[in-house]
Amino acid sequence: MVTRRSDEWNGCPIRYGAVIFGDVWSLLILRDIAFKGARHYADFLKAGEGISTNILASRLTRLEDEGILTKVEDPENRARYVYGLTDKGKALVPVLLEIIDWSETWDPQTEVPREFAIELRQDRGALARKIVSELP
Amino acid sequence: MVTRRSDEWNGCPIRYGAVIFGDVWSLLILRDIAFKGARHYADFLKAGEGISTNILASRLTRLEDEGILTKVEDPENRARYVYGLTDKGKALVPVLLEIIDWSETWDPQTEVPREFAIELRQDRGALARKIVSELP
DNA sequence: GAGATATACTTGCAATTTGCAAGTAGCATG
DNA sequence: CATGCTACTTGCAAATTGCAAGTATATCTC
Repeated sequence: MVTRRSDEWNGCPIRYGAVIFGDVWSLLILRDIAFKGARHYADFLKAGEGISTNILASRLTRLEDEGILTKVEDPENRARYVYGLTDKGKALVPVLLEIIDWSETWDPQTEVPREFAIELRQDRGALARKIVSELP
Repeated sequence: MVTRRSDEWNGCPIRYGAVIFGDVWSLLILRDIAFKGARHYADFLKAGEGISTNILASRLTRLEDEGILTKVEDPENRARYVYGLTDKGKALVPVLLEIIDWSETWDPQTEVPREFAIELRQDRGALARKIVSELP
């Protein structure tokens, strides 16, 4: 496994990102929280991709440790926690949008809403800011 | 939150991208070929990250199968092959640039050259086109 | 206030994937 | 034609994942 402890590539920005969120489940968690309103543990579990609960727990912990996610007790129900994006996590929205743009172009099966794709290509900075501004 | 169709395997653009290049080694291979001039098998092996040869072979095959990489016999030396990016692969440069931008902002250890970061933030579309235009 | 339910995990274990080392097959070089 | 280069493949132990079941605390229901 690649870790950031390797002396030689401590400074590489692709590696830094890849180690933190460069795996399928982390990317889907970020998608769910950024675009699909996921806030609680069960939201991620039931997002439709079939993530196992132990894997979800490990990814949430890693993302929290890396400063991407926050986790606070839900004031409405102390049996659960509310997950949210930190500023560092919100700053990943442009990365996700770029992936969406690429997939929309190259995946014949893509289901990106037409209006979304148009808005994305017209001004992706504005769309990113709008999405972030609508997050809690 | 999760629509009827978007929770299937195929239509989600984040999932599409995540499954194809959403792992540490694939991202580093793309970095090496897009930014570091890697062209041959040995270039990737010796890129400094310590990828195992079996893992490298499996990733190269997957990226080729997904239409990201091309692999052709080297006319200069028929014992080896030349790897290159397809148009679909070249279209990932903006994704990589977005990851670089994010890491440059949030990783205190980052080693992105100052001039590169400035150029990136001034006009990332232009930088992406320039990088792609310099690829073989 | 007792029992059922909700919520966010943890644990155990089999199956898959990874990482390391060694081996192989075709081409090139002297 | 012997040696090395190049791109792999193979074997195996270790790590990670996926699945199922269990746990702990909080909340709801009667």
